[in-house]
Amino acid sequence: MHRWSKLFVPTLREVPSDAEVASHKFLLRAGYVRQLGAGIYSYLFLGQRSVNKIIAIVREEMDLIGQEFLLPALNPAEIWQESGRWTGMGQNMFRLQDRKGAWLALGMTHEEVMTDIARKELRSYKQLPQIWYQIQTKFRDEPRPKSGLLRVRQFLMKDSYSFDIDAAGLDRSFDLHDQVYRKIFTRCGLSFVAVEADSGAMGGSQSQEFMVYTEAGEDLIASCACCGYAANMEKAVSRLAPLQDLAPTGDGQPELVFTPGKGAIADVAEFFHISPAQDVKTVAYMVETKSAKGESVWHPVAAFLRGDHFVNETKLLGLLGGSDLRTMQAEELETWFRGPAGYLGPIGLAPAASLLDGKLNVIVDAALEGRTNMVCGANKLDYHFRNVTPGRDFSWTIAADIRNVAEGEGCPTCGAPLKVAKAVEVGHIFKLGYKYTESMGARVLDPNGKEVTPIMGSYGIGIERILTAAIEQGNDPNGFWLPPSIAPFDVVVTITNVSDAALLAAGEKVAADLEAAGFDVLLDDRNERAGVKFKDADLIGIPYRVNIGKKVAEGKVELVRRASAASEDVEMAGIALALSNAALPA
RNA sequence: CGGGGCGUAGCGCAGCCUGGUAGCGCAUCUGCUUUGGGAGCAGAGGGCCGGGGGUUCGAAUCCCUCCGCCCCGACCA
Repeated sequence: MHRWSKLFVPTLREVPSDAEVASHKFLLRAGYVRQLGAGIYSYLFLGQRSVNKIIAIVREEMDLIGQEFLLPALNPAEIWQESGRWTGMGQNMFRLQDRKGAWLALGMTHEEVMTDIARKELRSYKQLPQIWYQIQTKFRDEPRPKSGLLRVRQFLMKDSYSFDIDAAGLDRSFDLHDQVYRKIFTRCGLSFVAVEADSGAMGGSQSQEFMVYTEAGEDLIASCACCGYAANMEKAVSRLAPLQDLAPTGDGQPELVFTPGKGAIADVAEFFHISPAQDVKTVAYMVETKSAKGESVWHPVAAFLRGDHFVNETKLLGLLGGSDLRTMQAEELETWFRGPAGYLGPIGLAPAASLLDGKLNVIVDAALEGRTNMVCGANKLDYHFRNVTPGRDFSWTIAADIRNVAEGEGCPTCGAPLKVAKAVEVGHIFKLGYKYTESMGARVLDPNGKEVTPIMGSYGIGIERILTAAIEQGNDPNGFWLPPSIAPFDVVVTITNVSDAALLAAGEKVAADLEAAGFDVLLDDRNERAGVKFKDADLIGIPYRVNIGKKVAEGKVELVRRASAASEDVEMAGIALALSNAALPA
């Protein structure tokens, strides 16, 4: 039992001015955390208790499928150079030099360290599969730490890594993690959704994120309430409603039309009395790729899509294998289009025969295929073409899905309207493949005595994000409530007036009974007015409260649920049973 | 890295434009009263006004510069 009068729980009445999102405000106000620098936080008593409960759940579940390691945060540059990520990770990795001038990095993830162990120790297929995990601090020099505790520079992560003899084994390891993650997030009381995701800079194939819906999230998720389809916007696809193409005019061939000052999609649509969907949008990029030596090369890219659609730059980069992109400058537009922004179009371009062969990469969004009689820019100031039919009037290097899915479009599996909402990522599992084992030279002998490269998977959980996501899911203007499984205490016993000896004694008794029944109990024995204690109790996230008040004279106390504010009077002697009945099984 | 904002007591802020030696609310400490939704009265403590430089008789205030933090964007296993 912890007595509040002896604890350091610095609650704040006023909202710190730096805090924007709910979880940030309340973590500060409830005395869970304090900020040390941008994206750097200290966890105080309550915060640390909650984090410890989360870790305990994660550890308990992970131990069913893997083995916990403790790995160094300080990594010699060499292993990162071997994997190619010393340069590949760019500025996001904290780097430092030791007294001899040797370069080191603070680990932002541990593929390299795990693979180093694997290559030195694993010799035979008989040793596989292996699942190794760690729960440790990771460092990332984020371009912009933000949203309070949601994007920080130092954070706790559970990371696991699987080594298998073949792809079928990797499938099993991946599925094991999928199942365990669902149990972990469920036990932590989160309402989450598993989505298809882009595998990003980590490399690899199948990738799945575990997302919690919240307005504070940085990711957009497209989901279908009907069949359960859900995907990150970077990966989401949709079915489009059939469109009526325009009827051709004149001889049906592209016709140059004077469109003075109509450089924007909306203006063009209005000018021709068409919907933006009948227009071809042109977006011109310079896309960077990196050579093996880390040198960057920039490639011109012309992307065409429906006027009412938007480019998804992640999809575009993935298609080209690019590392970065920016839109073209005016001089570059002149070079590749011979036309100005606002009037760019696909007709007359010389598309590269294959991607990145030095010529203009012309990429057409899949939604343009099969369309006829569209409108597009003429690569000439104040002129557009009409009667433009993709394939007949212009060609391309490649057609692919490069657009953003929009709310209301059809689910790709069942056709029902998709919903698009913000979410925060709490976990990510994906199949790495051979990227690290190959580059770092991990080899084992297979049953035939042949040397083979093990295949890897990588699986992360953001420990503190579970806490922040839970707060985002359960808060009101007075504070928040955590699921009992991850709350710092199950229940706070509030003695409304400690100068009343009878109430004080009753509070001690109730707290002792609850503790004996296995609950984590916080006894609010502070010499404060009842109102102050109620406000604090509502603020700090504890799911249940027992009020020790006037009804003690009748042998009764009051049990209050934080989330609903519902309260009931219960016999003092039966409080432990009453709370057991109220609390959901952990 | 681009754009914007902020930095004055533990927290929230005013003062700055128009220079004259720092103030309000909450919190803290002491005493008395109070005790079911952030109490009342009386008293007290607490500030290199983010750092450095400059202008001036005089700088929180004007100028230069550096640092830090927040927001938008870029970015982001």
